Amino acid sequence: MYDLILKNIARFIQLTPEETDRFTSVLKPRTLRKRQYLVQAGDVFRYECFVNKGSLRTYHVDNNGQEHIVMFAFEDWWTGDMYSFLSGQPALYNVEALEDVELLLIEKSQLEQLYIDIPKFDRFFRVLLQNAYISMQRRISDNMSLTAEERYLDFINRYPHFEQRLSQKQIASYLGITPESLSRIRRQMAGKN
Amino acid sequence: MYDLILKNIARFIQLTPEETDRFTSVLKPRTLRKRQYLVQAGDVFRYECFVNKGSLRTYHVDNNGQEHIVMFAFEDWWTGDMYSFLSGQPALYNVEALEDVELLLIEKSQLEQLYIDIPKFDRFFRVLLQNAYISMQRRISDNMSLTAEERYLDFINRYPHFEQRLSQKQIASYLGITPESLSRIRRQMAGKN
DNA sequence: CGTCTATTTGAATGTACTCAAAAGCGGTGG
DNA sequence: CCACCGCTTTTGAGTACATTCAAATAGACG
Repeated sequence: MYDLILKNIARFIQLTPEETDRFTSVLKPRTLRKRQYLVQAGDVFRYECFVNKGSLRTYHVDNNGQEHIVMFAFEDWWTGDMYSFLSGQPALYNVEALEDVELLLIEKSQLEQLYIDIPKFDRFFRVLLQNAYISMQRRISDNMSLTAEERYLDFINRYPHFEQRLSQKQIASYLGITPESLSRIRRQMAGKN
Repeated sequence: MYDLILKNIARFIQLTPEETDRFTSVLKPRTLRKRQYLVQAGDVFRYECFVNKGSLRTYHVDNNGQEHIVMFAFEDWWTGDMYSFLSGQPALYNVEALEDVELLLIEKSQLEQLYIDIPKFDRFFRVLLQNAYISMQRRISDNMSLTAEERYLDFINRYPHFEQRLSQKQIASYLGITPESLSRIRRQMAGKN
């Protein structure tokens, strides 16, 4: 049950056996069925979540009722609502299971105590966030620099295995276009081959 | 010279006088004149940079030669090229002074030693990055959810003091639109009052 | 099987873009 | 100090890419 998360952490820090026990003791397993919500915008959500199995989407609903996917989370990724976690304010985003999901949750006050007891976890999350920062910066510049078709090509090249597990509607929403537009882009691309 | 950066750090961690000395000893002051580059895409850049005075823009040049501003940095903000800093690979972005600038730089190997000697700095940058994460997520969803006019309104409401220091061309580039479009949006808005 | 959702396709629309040119503004050097 | 040069901003005309709305088809799930 803890294999994947311990490997995830071992990428950046080494834990002693005692520290490993201490860490796993704060993890709360949780499962969600497809289409269940981990977070609904407006709720306070005080957990950081590691995805052990399955996939989720984090999305925002705009003033016109349109949904926009801000991020996906698959096995071996972390998710949640950072704003609500940090501020204690209502969450900005919805996080919904796209498949049946197994999660490991860390509650805020327990994570804060963990940071105090084992400062290596400050380091771990620092490094994790540095990598997230790079990805998000890239997402921002890609959204400004690339056409819809280029963004789609980039997506399927970078995440070929995930693409298969997502509907076109979800991918379109992540790319910032309508499902109709993505369908047309795919038709065009098929014609080119 | 170190007042602003020490206050910046004191937002999240407390340093002893010795730790403060240790920290300031790794800071390298650097000044740039308006239009000088801190980083050029393609260079390796191994510094994290605190802006003591002035402003900079981080931008990306796309395949058509168009520039897109990924972030601004003003007094009391941090900047650099996280990708190059972390990976040692050539920088993805250009960072250019928009005004005369005073910076405090921390070299990578010195920061790594600082993390080891004073783990509180792991914590400091973790918290800093959490806040950056929230901002960037918001930027991504705003870019997908809002019209150009709404993004402009949001920008001038959130950064009214910075707006005055930026040309419309820079703001347009940050908002992901052309200067012509921003000019038209402003004309429209003026008509509404 | 039947229902609900996703995908495709078409037609009309719209928002922002490109290209072009004029006007405005700021900085620099004579 | 003024004149000039270059860059920014404005404005117009035409265009392109993606959208909306609508409807048909395909596919998934109970």
